[in-house]
Amino acid sequence: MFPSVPQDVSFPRLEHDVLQFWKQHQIYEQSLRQRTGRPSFVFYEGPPTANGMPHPGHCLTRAIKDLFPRYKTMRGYYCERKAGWDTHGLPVEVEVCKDLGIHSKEEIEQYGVEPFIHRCQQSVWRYMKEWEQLTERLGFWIHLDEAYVTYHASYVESVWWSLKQLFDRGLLYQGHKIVWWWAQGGTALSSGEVGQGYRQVADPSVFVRFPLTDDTDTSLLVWTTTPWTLPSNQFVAVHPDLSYAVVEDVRQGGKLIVAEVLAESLAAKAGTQFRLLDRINGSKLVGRRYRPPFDFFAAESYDQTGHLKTGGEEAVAWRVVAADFVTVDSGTGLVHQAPAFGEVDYEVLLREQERFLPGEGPQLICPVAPDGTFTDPVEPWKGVWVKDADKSIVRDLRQRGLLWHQEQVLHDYPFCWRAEDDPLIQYPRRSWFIRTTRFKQQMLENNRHIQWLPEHIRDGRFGNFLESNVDWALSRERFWGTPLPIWVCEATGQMEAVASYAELLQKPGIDGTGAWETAKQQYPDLPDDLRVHKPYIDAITYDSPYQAGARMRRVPEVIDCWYDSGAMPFAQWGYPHQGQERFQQQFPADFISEALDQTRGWFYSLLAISTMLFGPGDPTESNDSDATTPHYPWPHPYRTCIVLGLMLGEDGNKMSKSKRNYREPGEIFERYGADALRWYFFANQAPWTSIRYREQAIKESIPEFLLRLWNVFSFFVIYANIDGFDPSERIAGDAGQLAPDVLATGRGYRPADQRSEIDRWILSELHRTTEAVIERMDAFDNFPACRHLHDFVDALSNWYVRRNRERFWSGPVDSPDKLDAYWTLYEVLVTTAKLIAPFTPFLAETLWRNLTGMFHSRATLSVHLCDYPVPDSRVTDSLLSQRMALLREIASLGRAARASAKLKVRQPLSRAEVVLADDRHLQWLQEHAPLLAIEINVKAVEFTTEGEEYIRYKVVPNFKRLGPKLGKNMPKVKQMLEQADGAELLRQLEQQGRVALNLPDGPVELSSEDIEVRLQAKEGWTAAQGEQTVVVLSVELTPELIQEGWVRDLVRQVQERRKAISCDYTDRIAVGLATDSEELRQAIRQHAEYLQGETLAESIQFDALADTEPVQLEIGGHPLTLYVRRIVPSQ
RNA sequence: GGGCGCAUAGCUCAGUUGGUUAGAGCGCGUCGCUGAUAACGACGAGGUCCGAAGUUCGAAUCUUCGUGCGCCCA
Repeated sequence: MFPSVPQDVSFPRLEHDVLQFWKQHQIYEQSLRQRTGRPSFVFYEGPPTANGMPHPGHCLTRAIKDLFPRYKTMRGYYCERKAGWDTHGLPVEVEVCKDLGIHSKEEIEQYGVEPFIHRCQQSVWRYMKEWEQLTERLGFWIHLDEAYVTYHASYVESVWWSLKQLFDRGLLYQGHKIVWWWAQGGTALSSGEVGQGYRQVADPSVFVRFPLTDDTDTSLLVWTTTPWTLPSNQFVAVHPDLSYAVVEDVRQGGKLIVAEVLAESLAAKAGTQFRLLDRINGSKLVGRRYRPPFDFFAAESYDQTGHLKTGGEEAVAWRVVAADFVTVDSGTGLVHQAPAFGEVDYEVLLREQERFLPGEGPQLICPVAPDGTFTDPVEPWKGVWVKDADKSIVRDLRQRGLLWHQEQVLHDYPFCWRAEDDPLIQYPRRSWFIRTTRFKQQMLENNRHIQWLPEHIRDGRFGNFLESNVDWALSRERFWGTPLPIWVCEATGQMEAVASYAELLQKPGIDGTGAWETAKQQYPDLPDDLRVHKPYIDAITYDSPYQAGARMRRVPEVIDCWYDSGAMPFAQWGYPHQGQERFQQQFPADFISEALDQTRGWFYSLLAISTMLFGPGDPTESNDSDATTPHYPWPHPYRTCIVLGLMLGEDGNKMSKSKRNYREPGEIFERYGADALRWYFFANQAPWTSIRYREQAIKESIPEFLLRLWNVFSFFVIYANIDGFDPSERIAGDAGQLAPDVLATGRGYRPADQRSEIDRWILSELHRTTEAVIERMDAFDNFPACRHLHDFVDALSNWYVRRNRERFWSGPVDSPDKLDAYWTLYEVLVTTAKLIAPFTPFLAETLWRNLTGMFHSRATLSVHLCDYPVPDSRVTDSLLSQRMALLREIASLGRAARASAKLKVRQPLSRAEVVLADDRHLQWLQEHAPLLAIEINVKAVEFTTEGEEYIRYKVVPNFKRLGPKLGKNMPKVKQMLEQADGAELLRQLEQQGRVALNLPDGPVELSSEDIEVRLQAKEGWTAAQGEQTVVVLSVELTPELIQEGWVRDLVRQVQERRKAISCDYTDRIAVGLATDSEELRQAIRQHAEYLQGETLAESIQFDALADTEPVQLEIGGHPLTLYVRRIVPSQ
C-alpha cells in the first residue's frame, strides 16, 4: 500500500516533515558525498549581513542560489556550498551607536574603542538566528556551520595577504579623497547618509571678476554659491568647444569674458547691457592667467612654475584649464575651481598634477581645518566657521571692486542627518587608494568573458561602470573593519605591509601584543578573532628596518568592507596561509547571483580584486614581483552571474519594516509553504525582472501548480491502493532510482510501444518536457523551464488523467490495459518528482517517499539523491504531440460551440462535424473520434475537409515566406487572395499545384507552402472556429437524447448524494426513486445499466427506501424523490 | 546632470531572429463538471502594446525624440 494521501493537504506541515527527514538522514551531506570525485560546479555565496532582519527579497536571492546548485548536483556535479557572513562596516557601527545613544567618532572614543569593538562583534549576530532559520526553512542547502566570516582572523589575514601583494606591487598609495564632511562631528558621511540629508536652502550666489594678468581691464566672470571657497581658488575651468564672448559692460564699465549664449541673460540679471567686442573659443582661453580674488597663496607663489612631462615650463596655478563638465545650464560658463572643496575640482587638480614632472605640479590648497574653520593663511577669517565667513568675504570682494553681481539662490544642499542644522562641506581627507585604473582594460576583458543574465548588464550597467573606473578609495577612518596592514616608520615615514599575524610576531623588537592578552584575561569569552582588530592591532609596534632606534607603527585606518567581500574566493579558505588546495579546486565560480544593487558592490569587488591578483598583471610592473601567485585564464572569479531584479513592497515602495508592506518570511512559510514561495519566484517572471511583492501571487502558486500535481498524485494513490497496485512486486534487488529499465521488470509492465496511444502520448510529453527543462536550466533560464513543467502538469491533470479516469476504476484488477495505466502514471509521477526536485524540493520529496516507500531500503532514500532524468528520444513522438494538441483544440472548440448554443455537456447530441483545412491529420483524427465523442458528449464525430456547406475558406499569404520574395507587392497579393473565392483557389492549388495571380508588375505563382488556409464558419450554424478547424454541432434533440440527458443528470445527483452520506469510493449503494412521471421511469429503465455502473448501485427500485432520507429533485422538469442508502457488506 | 533599465488587459506578468487573430494567471461574467471533490473545467468580456516621428511590403518587437517610473552614480 502507498501511504494514504491526506484529503486536506497542508503543504507547510508536509514541509516540516521533510525538513525533519533531511536532517535525520543528512540528505544534503549525502548528496554531496555521492558526487565526490565528479566534475565540480563552483558556487560562491555572496555574504549577507546578519545585522538586519531578512525580508522576502532575501528569500528570492536565496531561492535562486539554491535552485542551480541543486539542479547541477542532480546532473552529476559536485557542488560545495559554503555559507558566509559579511560582518564589518559602518552599518554595524551605526547600529551599536544607536544602542549606546551616541553619534560621533569622538563619542565612540570617549566610550572606548575596545568595548565598542566588542559590541560590534556581538551586534553582527543580532539576527543570525532569523537568517539561519530562513535559510533552512526555505530549503536553501548550504553549510551554515562552516560559514566564512569576514571578521575571523583567518579571513582578515587572507585579506592582509592580498593587500600586501598590492602594496608590494606599488598598487596601494595614499592620496586625498574629497568626502562629504560633517565638520562639527569630525566625520565623513557615507553617500547613503548624505542622500538622506538634502534640504532646500538659500545660499549666496555671487559673480566675481577674475582680472586677466596680461589685460587687467578684462576679467573672467566666475560664478559660485560658496564664496568661502574663493580663497582656495586654483583654476578657472572652461569648456574647450564653447564659444565665449568678450563684452563691454555698458553700465559698470570694464570688459568681461562669459559664455556667449549666456551673455544676454547675465546682462539682464545685473540690470546692465553688454556690447559684444569679440568672440573667442574656449580652447583659446586655456592657459590664460588671471589674478585670483585673494592673495593668501598667490602673494608668494603666483609666479611659481614647474617642468612639464612633455617639456617646457608652465605656471602651476591660477590659469584657465579645459574641462568637459563645464555647462551653460547655470553660471557664466567659467567655473571656479577649489580642488579641496569639490570632488570634480579635485580631479582637475589631479589631472594638472599629472602633466608636470613629479613634485613640480600644483599642490592642494586647503586653508580649512577639519573643524570647518579657516586656518592661518586666511588671516582675516582665521578660526571662523567657513559658512559664517561667506557674508564678510562677499563684502570684502565688493569693497575691492571684484564683485560684479550678487543674489540669492535656492537649491538642495546636504545637511547632517544627525544634526540637522549642520551643513556638510566637501573636504579633503588623506586616504588610501588601490590603483584599479591600471587594470581597466583587463577588467573590461575579464568582463567580456562573463555570462551575464540579463545580458545587457555586461556592456550596460557593469561595462559602463568599468569604463569610468577610478582608483578604489580603500581606507575608512572608522573602527570596526579589517585593519589596513601597513606599518609606518615613525622617523622616515617609510612603510611596509604585513601579510599575517604570524609575520608580525616575527618582526624584530615586537611590542604591544600584551594589550590583547590583558583584554583576554579580563574578558575570557572574547573571541580570539578580535586579536587582529582595533584597538589591539594598533598597539603592536616593532623596530624600523629603515632607521635604527625608530619604531614601526600601524596606520590608523580600516578598509572598505566591500574589499572584504570581494576577497572571499580566497579568503573564505584562509588562502594562502592555509586552504591552498581548496582554493585551487574552488576557483573560479561557475555561478553567482545577487540583486542588481551589487553591480558596483560585490560584483565589482570580486572582479577587481581577482583581476589584480590573478590576472596577467599590470604591464608596467616587473614580472617577478609575485611569482608565487597563480594566474588564471578569463573569466574569473565568476563565469555566470544572474543579476536579480529588486523586489518592491506590496504598495510599490521600497520594502520597509515600518511601512509593513510585506509579510515576514516566517509567516509566509507557515501560511503557504516554502515551495509556494519558491515556485512564485521561479515560475512567474524572469529573475532579473523587478517585481512587486504580492502575497496573492504566492498563494496562487498552490492551485496553479503544487495542488494540481498533488491531485494527480492523490488520484493515483487512491486507485492504486484500491486495486492493490504494487510497483515493488517482482522487482528484485536494488531498485535504485526507479529508472525505466528497473520499472520494466515490474509485474505487468509492458514497453511503451505496446501501450495505448494516450499512454505513449503522456510519456512522450514527459520526455519532451525533460529535454526542454534541461535545455533551459543549462542556460540558467529557470523561468521558461518552469513554464514547461507547468504546462506538463496541466496536460497530465487536464487531459491524461481526465481522459483516463475510467481505466483506473473499471475493469479487472489485472487487465493489461489497467496495469499499463498504472505503470504509465507511476512512471510519470516518479519522474516528475525528480524533475521538480530542484524547484520545489519539499513537494518532490513527499511524492518520492510516498511513491517509493514500498521498496523500503531498496530504492534511493531521497529524490535529492537521484540523477536528474534524461530524455529518451525513442519515447518522444512530436507528431503525436502535434496531433493530440489538435485533438484538444477540437474538443475545446466543441465545448465552445456547445456554450454558444447553450447546450450543457450533460445533454448528449447526435453529431458533431469537424471541418479541417487539410487532410494531414484526417485519418488519425478519425481513429480518435470516439474519444472526442465522449469528451464533448456526442454520439458521432465526423471529419471532413469538404465543408463548404458550413464554412468559408479564407486564404492568406504566408508572410514570412513571401515577404522577402514579393516585397512591395505583399499588400496587393494579400488583397487579391482576400477577394478571391477561397474554395476556387484551393481547387486550383489541388489541380495545378500552384495558384497564379496577375499583379500589375507581372504574374506571380504561389505554391501551397506560400499560403495558409483559414476557415470561417458560415452564419447560421452552431459552430466554433479555430485557425485551421471549425467544429459544427447538430443541435437537433430527439426524445432518446433528451432522456439520456435526464439519466446523466440523475447520475450526477446520485453521486452528490453518495458524497453527502460519506460513501467510500468502493461502497455499493441501493437507490430508490419515486416519481409520478412514467416518461422519466421509462428513461431510467432504458439506461439502468449505465446508472448502476456509474454509481455502484446494486439495486434500483421505483419506490421509497425504508429508513432513508429522501431528497427532492427535479429531472427534466419532472419532480422526483431520491433515496440513496449505503449497503453494508455482509461479511 | 550622467549611465542603465522598465512602460503590454482592472491587477501581476509573458511575448522566442520584425510576419498580419498579442498571450497566461488572478479578478470579473456566463456556463459546466462531480468516483481527484472545501477541488476542477470551459467559454466570454476586457488591449490606440506610454506618446510622436522614422525604417520596412509588414513594427508590441528596430531607430530617434519625448513623457512617466525604478536603480546606480553625481
